[in-house]
Amino acid sequence: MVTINSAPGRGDAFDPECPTRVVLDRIGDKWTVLVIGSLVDGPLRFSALRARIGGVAPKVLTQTLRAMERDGLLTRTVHAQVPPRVDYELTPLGTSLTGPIATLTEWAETHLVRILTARDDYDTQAEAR
Amino acid sequence: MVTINSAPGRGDAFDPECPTRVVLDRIGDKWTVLVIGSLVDGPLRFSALRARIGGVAPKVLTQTLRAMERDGLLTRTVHAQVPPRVDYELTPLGTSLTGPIATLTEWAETHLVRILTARDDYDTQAEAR
DNA sequence: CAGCATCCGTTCTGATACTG
DNA sequence: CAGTATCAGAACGGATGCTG
Repeated sequence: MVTINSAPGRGDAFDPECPTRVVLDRIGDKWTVLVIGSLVDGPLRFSALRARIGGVAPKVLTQTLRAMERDGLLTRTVHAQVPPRVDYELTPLGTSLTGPIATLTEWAETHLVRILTARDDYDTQAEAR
Repeated sequence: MVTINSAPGRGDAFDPECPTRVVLDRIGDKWTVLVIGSLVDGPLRFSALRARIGGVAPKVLTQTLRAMERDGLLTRTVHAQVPPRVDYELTPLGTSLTGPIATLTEWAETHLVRILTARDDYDTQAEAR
């Protein structure tokens, strides 16, 4: 049994098992969303992922992939070959995350201009002082 | 004019103006979602917010609030009184963010158990080695 | 009351170089 | 090919003390 949301309606950012925190910690990460986006069309191997995303240090990519694997978002398949070949593929769970992400992206695209404008106003305001 | 999503379907995590990144950077922050959650029922003053959230250093809370104000998510109203009194209130923009957050929270609550189970499996697996 | 200044330990990040 | 090892720099988080 797992206790969910001990403080209903509020959430507890300290609780490492707070559902929202768990998810936010993962997709708040720069690389995770890019990995998901890169894998929606099908499995990819390490170097392909690396090339597709661009600018990722191998270490960081590995970290990201391991974290996602641990959370059951993707599978890591090692083929016993020389040279080695490792495929990464989204699990159904990982794929299902694309939904909420899309919602967020939509909101983001719709409201970005407002945010950017607000920033601009704020900054010129501050500048004036 | 603002260019949106220069690399359609993929997103560019490096572009500081990528809509998804802007939003993710904000709500990926531990405190932002708590602030939003605390303000949905109406405006609150600094100390009330602080008490409601619990465990926030004033500096960090200020940072969060400033960032949110800058993005137009909330307003900061200073009342000319002694002692000073400052009210924080969600803007319509800020309120509209509760939608996507709710979507995410729902997903999170639905799938948390799976994630936690996956972690457990992964960890015991690693432990066995 | 609201918050700024300061400081410090920790974490994160990425670059670079090397290996099974 | 698919990582691991190492390391320096930056960013962050938080505690403390002080002020308009």
